[in-house]
Amino acid sequence: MKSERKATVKDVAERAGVSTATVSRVLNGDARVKPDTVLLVNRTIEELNYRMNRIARSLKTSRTHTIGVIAPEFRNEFFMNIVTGVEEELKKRGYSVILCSSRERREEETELIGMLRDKGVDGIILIPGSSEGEHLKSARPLPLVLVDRTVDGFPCDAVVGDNYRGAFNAADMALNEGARRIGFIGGDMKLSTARERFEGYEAALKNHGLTPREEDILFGDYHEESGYLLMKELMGRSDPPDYVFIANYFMHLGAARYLLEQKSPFPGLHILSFDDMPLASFFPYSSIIVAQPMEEMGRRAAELLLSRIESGPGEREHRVIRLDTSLRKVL
Amino acid sequence: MKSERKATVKDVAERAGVSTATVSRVLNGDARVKPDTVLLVNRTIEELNYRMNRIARSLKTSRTHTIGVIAPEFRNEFFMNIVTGVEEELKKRGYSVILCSSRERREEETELIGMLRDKGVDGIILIPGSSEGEHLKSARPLPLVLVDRTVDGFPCDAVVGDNYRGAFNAADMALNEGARRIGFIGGDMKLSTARERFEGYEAALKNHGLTPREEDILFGDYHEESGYLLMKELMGRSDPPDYVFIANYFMHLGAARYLLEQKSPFPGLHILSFDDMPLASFFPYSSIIVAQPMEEMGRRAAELLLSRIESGPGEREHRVIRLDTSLRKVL
DNA sequence: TTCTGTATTGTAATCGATTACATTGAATTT
DNA sequence: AAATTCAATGTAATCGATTACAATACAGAA
Repeated sequence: MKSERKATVKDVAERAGVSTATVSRVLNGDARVKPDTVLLVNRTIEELNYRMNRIARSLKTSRTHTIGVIAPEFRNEFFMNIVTGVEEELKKRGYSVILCSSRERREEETELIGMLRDKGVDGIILIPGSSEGEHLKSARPLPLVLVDRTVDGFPCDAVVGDNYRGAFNAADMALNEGARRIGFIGGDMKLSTARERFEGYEAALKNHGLTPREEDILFGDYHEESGYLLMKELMGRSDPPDYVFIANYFMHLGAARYLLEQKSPFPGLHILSFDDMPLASFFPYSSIIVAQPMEEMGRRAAELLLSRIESGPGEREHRVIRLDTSLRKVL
Repeated sequence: MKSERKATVKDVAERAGVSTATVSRVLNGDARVKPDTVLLVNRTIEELNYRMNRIARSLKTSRTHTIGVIAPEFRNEFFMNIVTGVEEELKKRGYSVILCSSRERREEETELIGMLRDKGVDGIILIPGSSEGEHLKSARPLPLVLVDRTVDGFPCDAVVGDNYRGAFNAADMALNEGARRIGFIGGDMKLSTARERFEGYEAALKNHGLTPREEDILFGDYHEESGYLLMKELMGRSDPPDYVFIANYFMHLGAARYLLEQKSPFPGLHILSFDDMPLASFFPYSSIIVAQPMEEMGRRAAELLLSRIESGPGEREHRVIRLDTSLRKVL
């Protein structure tokens, strides 16, 4: 086996005795090629072990079949569940993923968008790290789809969970099963999801004729530590609520850590929380969990993006897909 | 602002009154260009808002500054910690990452390697999903670095944790603090890490004059469910060990789930386990945790790969970097 | 028989950079 | 002053595909 350089269309063309145009046509399944020729060319391709240089193709077609995906963090199961869905769907459709982490910083997002465009991605899927979107304009006119969160002042295709209804339903179920007071440990209210969840919770209470008590409501930032601290504050009081709604999974972990740390458990304490991850049902407290279809969010985002890419800039309306959540009762 | 098509070197050259060669030289920091000209060209680049077409460049240089990374699973914190390190280091050096999931399947790995090569990646970092490596030959002559696990019969650059010493040290510490019997819940012994951890455990016992008891040793497959089942089997017996060594984080989670499920706790039970993740220290049992430097493993893998890429096929020896682990005592 | 249409294939330009080699003019050497 | 060197730049080929347009052959139409 000689170590010849990689075969090109030209080599294939020569050996098969046809032109490069014909080889290219076969490669691209052009119907106008005589079936015999197709066979011949394909055989030659096999013989030479030819593999097309996709970079050359990209140069000519300005399509790379590569999508940029920006997530705030890779060490975050929630985001990675979404990314899993994205990759799965894209792979199925012949695309691959350049994955980048924004570290939740706006400047990084901007920079990454520039880098991705330079690399010629066909579109971008972004899980926003913050609530502002001004800087996302730099993606235009590349197709862009947001996932999980929307951003203010930047209308854009997006796939999100129905945070409002999810929160509403969870709180409603709790009240129906006899909750008397539901505390709330929320995320950063600058984020769309944090606001919507709070609003759902609030609405459910009102719906049951209750007014949320000011002092039962605490806001933090969606991170583990924040959940720990706020849970400590809430449960450290003399008269804590019987139910606590924790606005996301990581805060839930933090809160659970606080609870597990305590010498004596809190009897009759119930937890509500978002996102059904492996550990959400681990802790020895009865809980109601709002499950978002994370992978589906990813898949739908990929679908939406590809439909934009493959049908050109047809429809100009932005589409926001809001996926249903479901409840899971634990214990 | 007219919507002109994107500027090219040619446009810049014309406007600046120089040749494309000169523009290219400025772009690439070629020292032979007169400083005045550099200024002129750079100014023109700004004016035209020029951004180089990296695909064209790749075609000419056959370098994409893109690395393929293959992990068995995205929903796995351990792997994603490694990937975080990889991305961080690569980004710092001007590379980006095409991330793919092999779903732990060999055929997928093969297919992905082919796809990545077609896309022109400059090298591949792979977290092997299985212990066989025959199929990895298809990556040659692309630079390839394995992380976390090595594979049998395929010598290759790799970065791994020191599983043997990690396991040894943990068991040793346990024995020094008075462990009488240490059970072992291991992973699939076809994996290098599973074997090494078991050997370390075994050696520590022998070193203390103990012989591991056949019946205290169970093997599973590194997944949560497996940890649950084996823990159940082990602790369900009439005379369970006082310490249990659980071979990885996910089995640890499963085992912990079993323990938390029990009405009455097992007093005096101690856990040994691998990988220091957020939840490893959550559970109400005293534990010794072997912490692998996950992100550093990723960073080192990236470094090693880039050194191969950037220095050409100089050194022919494969290098296996074995990183130290550390112990963390909980409770 | 000549013309037109269709099916198939070929020729050559093109995508946007890089770079080997050629060229120019000025500085230095002799 | 002629020869040599060097710095700075330009010309044009090249990377490996795609594709507009041209060309060819052969069918059936007139």
